[in-house]
Amino acid sequence: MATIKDVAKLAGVALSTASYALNDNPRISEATKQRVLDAAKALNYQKNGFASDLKRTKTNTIALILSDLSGPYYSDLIRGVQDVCTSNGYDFIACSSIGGDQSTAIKFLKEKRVDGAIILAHNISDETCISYARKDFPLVVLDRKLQHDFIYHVEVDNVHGGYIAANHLIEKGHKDIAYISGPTNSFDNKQRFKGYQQALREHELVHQSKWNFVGNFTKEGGYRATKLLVAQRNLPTAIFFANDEMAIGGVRALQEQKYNVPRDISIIGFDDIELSEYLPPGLTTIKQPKYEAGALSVHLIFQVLAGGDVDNYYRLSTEFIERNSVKKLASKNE
Amino acid sequence: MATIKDVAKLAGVALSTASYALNDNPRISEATKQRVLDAAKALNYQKNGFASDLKRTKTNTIALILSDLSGPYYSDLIRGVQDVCTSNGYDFIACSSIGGDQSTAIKFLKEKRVDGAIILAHNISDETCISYARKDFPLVVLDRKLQHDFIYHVEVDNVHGGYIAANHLIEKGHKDIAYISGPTNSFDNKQRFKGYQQALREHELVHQSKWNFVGNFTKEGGYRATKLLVAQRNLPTAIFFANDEMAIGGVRALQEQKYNVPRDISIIGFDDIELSEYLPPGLTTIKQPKYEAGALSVHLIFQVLAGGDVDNYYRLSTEFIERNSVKKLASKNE
DNA sequence: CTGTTAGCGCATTCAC
DNA sequence: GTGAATGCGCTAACAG
Repeated sequence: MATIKDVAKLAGVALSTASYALNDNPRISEATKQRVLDAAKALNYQKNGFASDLKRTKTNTIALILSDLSGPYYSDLIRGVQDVCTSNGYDFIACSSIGGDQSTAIKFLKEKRVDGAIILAHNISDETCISYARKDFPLVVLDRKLQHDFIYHVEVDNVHGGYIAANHLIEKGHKDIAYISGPTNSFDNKQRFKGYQQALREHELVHQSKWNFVGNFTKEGGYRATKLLVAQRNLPTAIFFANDEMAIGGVRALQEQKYNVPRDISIIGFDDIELSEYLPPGLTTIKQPKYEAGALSVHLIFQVLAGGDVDNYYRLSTEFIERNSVKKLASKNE
Repeated sequence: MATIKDVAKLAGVALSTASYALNDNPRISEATKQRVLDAAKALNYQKNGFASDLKRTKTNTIALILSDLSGPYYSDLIRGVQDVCTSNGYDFIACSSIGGDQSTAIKFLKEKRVDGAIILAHNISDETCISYARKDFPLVVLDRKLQHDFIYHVEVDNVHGGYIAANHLIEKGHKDIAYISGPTNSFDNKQRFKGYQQALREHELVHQSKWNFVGNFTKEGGYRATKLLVAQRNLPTAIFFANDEMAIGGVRALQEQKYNVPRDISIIGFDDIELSEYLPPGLTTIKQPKYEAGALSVHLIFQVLAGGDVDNYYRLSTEFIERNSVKKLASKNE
């Protein structure tokens, strides 16, 4: 592997001249620059990124840390992050936090291999986040609330989203509404549940614990939870799945028992993943501004890096997406 | 940010002693090692990854380069790569190649910021791959065929997969089989189509071009292609979607026209993405060994890096997954 | 405009 | 065991 030294030698210039030429510094004449470039090409020279980063003590890249790189949910988030990074000339990498505090993701955090990071990974502890955030290393968290000067929060209004969802069901005449929840320790899940309860309370409905199952935010979990729900007979008229993935599993369970959605039972989801539109009969859901969340997060990092004074806390609003999975109940016996 | 120098000073030892202690070199006594470790903790010392990599001229990380980080298809592949990396003490990052040859992914390749890479990204040119592969920088490609000593190939047997799919349909009595294709320049798509044609030929069936639509491997594309197919009346009895994502869109299009799968029309997909099981009525499909492909890829990289002599070419076989989207045609008028 | 030089932070000889 | 010294490849100040 050729180094800049070789290039300089071949071009017959000083090492620094080669460096300047390669970095497009105006102090170098066109002629010599060209000579250096030619030499570089001839030697198939590629700069060593580490050496360069080491010297400049900045990496020009942002990391997005996800607990699982492959969830459908992340698609838009990634795009948002990526777009803003790219348009600011920054690079972007995604790291999985599988392995928790031992993972590659953490290595990147603690060894400062990136200039800033966005975290949406339940298996990374709060302490870890707190211990690595610094002035020149801002962190944006999407899934928790932390007290730290250089940790920034971007969250979507999950409480309100949960409220809208439950409220919609109620307005359609539903009174018996089950809640299939995400992991009980999930911040997002708690918020959605809070909104759900609030809507119920406002309509003087009570949440029955027999209609509360944990589905862990996965298809499989949603499937199992729904099966349990069905098994205990005495079905509710509607189910609120705390995310769309669980709703997908739920629809399958329902279908296996020959229940038709929405004829026999109404369902509503949360997230509006790409697939919800395609899930028969079209899943009514609450849309999260995922792209915006990603874009805003990077934006904040850049501002902090640029020395700007930025707020630590942002909340994005959700949007109601009506499709065909909720039926209006005819008789509202009030 | 504390450096190793600070740690040495606080511990009252030489810089090298601190380095040895931190790296667990046996020449250091337990006592001094402990002192160094304490100092490091006290200063919240974290080594600078770049400096370390620079010195050791290896990064201990493997990159997976994907054209889109978020497809459902990639989930298993990522797990495969990740598992093998982790169990070999390597780190792993995923890069998107959005931006093609200007992307972050390419930066990592050319600046040698990783020790090896796995590529599944149609928007990276063959030339790029060829120009960066070297003995100490092996590349594994999953989506093309290249002639280079240090480029390794892992492919799944798409031809056979296509053959199995079409054959299954034929055995169930279908003779009029549409093919919804991926991007026409896709290597995988071509292979699948070849298998499909082969099965048809063996049964003396002819592929009718009016039943061939391009769906570009996306849900949306599958939806549109299927709509076109339906619009031209005179429906085939079965559709072979060149991947599951398109089948998802297809089911939606069919459903909108009140066609029931499989009662009115049979469909079969390709890939066996996680969702296929959940897509009513359960999508019959061809499973790709994605996890295995990822695992094998990393494995190869490690072998090359270790100086082993490895073959350049591997082919993994596909598996037929029967669910409920194909109906047996009663009358086989032969 | 060009060349010399001093590190970036760390790992690693090689004497002691 | 320890510590001084060297250099990984590059950038950027500084002096010419």
